[in-house]
Amino acid sequence: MGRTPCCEKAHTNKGAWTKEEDEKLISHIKVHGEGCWRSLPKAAGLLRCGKSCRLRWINYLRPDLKRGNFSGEEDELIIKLHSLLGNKWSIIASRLPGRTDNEIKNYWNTHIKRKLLSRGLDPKTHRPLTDITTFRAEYPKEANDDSSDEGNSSTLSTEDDNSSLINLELSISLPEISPTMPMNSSVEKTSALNALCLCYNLGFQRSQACACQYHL
DNA sequence: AACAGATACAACCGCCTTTGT
DNA sequence: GACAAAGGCGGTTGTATCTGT
Repeated sequence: MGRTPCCEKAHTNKGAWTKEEDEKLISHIKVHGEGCWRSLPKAAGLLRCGKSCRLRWINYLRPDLKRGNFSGEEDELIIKLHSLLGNKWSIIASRLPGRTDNEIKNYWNTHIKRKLLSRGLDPKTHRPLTDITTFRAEYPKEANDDSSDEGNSSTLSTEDDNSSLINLELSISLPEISPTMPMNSSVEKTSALNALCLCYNLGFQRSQACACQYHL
């Protein structure tokens, strides 16, 4: 026995949503609220999977969505948050009102990745792309786009590139502070918390992004 | 005008987490 | 505590549109 599927696949529509389906979903949620996604399609008269309805509502139909181009500030905020959080799109989205995780994820993959590469930064680590071997392996397309030395691969030869010999792996360890360690002042306490918890740094409340014990 | 390749983004899939019993 | 159901998330895919030749 496995888990039951979220819907009867044989009797559900897939693919792009029609205007009629959108209208049914919107009017149903306006009257009944979001409630139970599993039972919503039937109640709303939709031949869709509950998950599909949820996604359509959250990513496209919600009235508080901003839509339109991302501003420069939003760009920079996404980059900053991604450098701290990685691919935690939902947490990043929670810091950008009117934007969805899916929207940010798509925007990242289509725009920001390229923007960082053009700045010579690795979109995964946000560190300078000094190791051309890694760069070529991870981003073959972008690496080949460099037409300035087309047909002259010797200039970028990795044979004599000593950087590959350097271990760039970084390890992170907690500072020598224990939550039970006595703190003499509130300043000491705050700086210790800053060092210990990234979520605290970002201004999240306990349980919003993490459940560590360090939040005041 | 026609075609191919690139790009953007909506939607799906599968897995993990949370919640209720 | 164990289990199932539902929700939520991130990765990936499909397809419409744009751009260059």
